[in-house]
Amino acid sequence: MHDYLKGLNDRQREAVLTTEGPLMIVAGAGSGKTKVLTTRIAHLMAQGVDAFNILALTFTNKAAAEMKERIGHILGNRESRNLYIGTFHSVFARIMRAEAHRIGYPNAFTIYDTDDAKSVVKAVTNELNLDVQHYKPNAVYNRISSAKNSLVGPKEYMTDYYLQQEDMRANRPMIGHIYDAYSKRCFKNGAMDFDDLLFKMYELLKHFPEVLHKYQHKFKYILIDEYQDTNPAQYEIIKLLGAVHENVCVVGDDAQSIYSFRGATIQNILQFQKDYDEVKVIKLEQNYRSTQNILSIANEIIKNNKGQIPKTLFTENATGEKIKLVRTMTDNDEGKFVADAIQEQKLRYHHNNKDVAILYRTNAQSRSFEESLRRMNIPYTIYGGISFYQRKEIKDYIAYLRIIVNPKDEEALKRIINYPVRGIGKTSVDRAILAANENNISMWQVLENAQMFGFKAGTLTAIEEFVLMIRSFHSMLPTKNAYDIAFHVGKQTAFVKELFNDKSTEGVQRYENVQELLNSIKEFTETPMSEESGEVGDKSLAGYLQQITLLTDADQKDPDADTVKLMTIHAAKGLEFPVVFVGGLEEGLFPNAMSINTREELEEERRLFYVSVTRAKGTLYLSYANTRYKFGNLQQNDPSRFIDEIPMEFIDKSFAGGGVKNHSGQGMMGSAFERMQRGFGSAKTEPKEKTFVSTLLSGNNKPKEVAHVPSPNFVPSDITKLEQGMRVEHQKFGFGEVLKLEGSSHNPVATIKFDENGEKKIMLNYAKLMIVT
DNA sequence: AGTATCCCCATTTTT
DNA sequence: TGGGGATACT
Repeated sequence: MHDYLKGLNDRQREAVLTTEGPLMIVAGAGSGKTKVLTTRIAHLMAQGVDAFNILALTFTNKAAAEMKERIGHILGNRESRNLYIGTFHSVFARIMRAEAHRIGYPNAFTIYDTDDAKSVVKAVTNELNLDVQHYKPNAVYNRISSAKNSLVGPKEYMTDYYLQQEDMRANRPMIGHIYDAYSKRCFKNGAMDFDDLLFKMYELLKHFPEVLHKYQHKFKYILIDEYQDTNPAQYEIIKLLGAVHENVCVVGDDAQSIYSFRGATIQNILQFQKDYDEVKVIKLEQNYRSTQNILSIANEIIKNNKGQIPKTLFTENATGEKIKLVRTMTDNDEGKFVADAIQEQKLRYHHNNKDVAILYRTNAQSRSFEESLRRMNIPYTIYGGISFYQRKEIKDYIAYLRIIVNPKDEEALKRIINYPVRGIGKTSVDRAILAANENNISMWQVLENAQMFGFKAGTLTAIEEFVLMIRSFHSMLPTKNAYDIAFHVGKQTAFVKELFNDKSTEGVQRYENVQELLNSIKEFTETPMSEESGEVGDKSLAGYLQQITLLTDADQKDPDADTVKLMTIHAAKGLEFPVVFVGGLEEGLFPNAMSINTREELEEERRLFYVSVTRAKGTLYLSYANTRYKFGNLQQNDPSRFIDEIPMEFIDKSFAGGGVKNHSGQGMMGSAFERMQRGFGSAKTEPKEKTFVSTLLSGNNKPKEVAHVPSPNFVPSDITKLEQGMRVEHQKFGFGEVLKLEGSSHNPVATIKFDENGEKKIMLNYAKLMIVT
């Protein structure tokens, strides 16, 4: 027997050894799913299957990287880097880079992130003369996104009775038209959004038999992780790819399906068994992660859902401690309590920061936890903030790189055409866009032929200079790698210099971010990559751009750093921690008020609760607050109904607040409850502190403007006569002295020190000043 | 062209 | 409450 099979239980081993034919592994939480997947791939390779013939699809880059690493470890060689392991999106993007021309896209197509996509939605909504207040880009985009995830194109959308009815009822009958215009615009821009990477992949396989044939035969073995979270588009693609060999192995857990709002459907599990003959189903029911108590609670919770795949998770682990249920007066108290408890876990049980996770339903809840952790000097990392690549300065820089690779990328072009200021203002940009739409050419083509479109002479010169600059960058593409080009762009354009000259704290930070970006590009070009299909590691700028859009902020954080991890429950899926806090177990928050209207929604919330509980290995705290600030006003919340689904016997009653099961909110001032109140701060002390902080931050430290009544004889002077050192009167700011004169002749700016209002920069074209002396 | 200000609006989000 | 976007003002 191979060494790698030794650490497996019977079921796991069976899953690994079943290499041929369709296989569905129902893997309960903590049942060693990743171990089975990685061992199975390693086994395939040990049996002589070529790594080039194996495709493994995951949902996160992290999961993909981990799998790759573990397989390499099992095999002890470098073969694993020839595997096609990655997220659905990154693998399809890679294939698209070779095939996109077939569906009319440039092979160096741009990938639009959600911000880009929404911006395009907004632009086309405006162009259709629809009100963006009514057709909210966010909502419209989400609707388009679900359509694509169900493989519904614009034409089908507009003729689909049910969808049209829905839109009519919402009084948004034009969404189909926006969708159509959006798709056309993306195509014109040579850009695909995240959903297109699936949608277009499907179209490619569907309409180009030779392409389908090629990949069907390439991928003899296909493995899908987190199968319960796949959407119809992903399902159909897998079905097409796997149709020849039918060696499709899917791994999932219906109890952990928490992404239906993104189009995922558990139907795929049922459909899988219908679409393939003789699907072998293996259930992994032994949990290796959690204590018996935690597992029992999880089982009790999920019991309340109807229609689960029957399975009973069990463990040979110790019984473990009971869980701790804590009620606090306010959300801030909850934060304090958690920070205190973490301190206790560290001191008394010698846990490290990284052993602890704080999980919550919504990102907004992180604030109270952050504040208390900071106050106690407990280092933490928040997951789910904006990604490095979403920062303005980074997006600006990347927009330059994007326009070099794909000049049709209008979103990128709009971003940088006048940044830094080069005299191509809003009016000119609008004119260019209009001309592009009217002539059905790209905005870039308009700029290239600017003399034909009636720009003013000055603008024309500016545009010509800009076009020349981008062209000169573009000419570097065939010979230079990503770093060389990026570095050159940074040197040649003034905006990096501008950032460098900004010595404010944020300015310095922005400059450092740009440096970091360049470093990461350098790292990209210097790290050897997989040599898939004989391709040499792609160090081109296009290759770089393709991968960064698909990175998330979780990919940029070091999971091993010794910090407490704060994240939403969604983000915590697949992770485990010795100590887990789940906060905000309140009606309206968890289950969330937006998701209690149907049984399906409520059951998904419950699965979310199931996921949070099963993240814990040994210690689990659940907390909820009586009152919590929401959008600035205080809200009363009842304890979550999910708390009632936990049998009393698993709850630590000796613990503060633990015995509280009377959730009426009244008549429960038992001793434990009082002790808790005293220990973790009560509503009495909190508002005081809050007031203090808010006065410190708001208004008072801002210099107040002192009103000035202009002199009766106030007459604006000729600003060209202004000189340094003159005393002047300003209509609003009063009297002051001119410290400095700068700016160009057509836009002069004066720095004036006002007696009452401090230093201000005044644009002389607009402000009215009277020279006093 | 840049900024200040006002007003509006808020689940979850692997990519 | 607070962040973003449109608008108004300089």
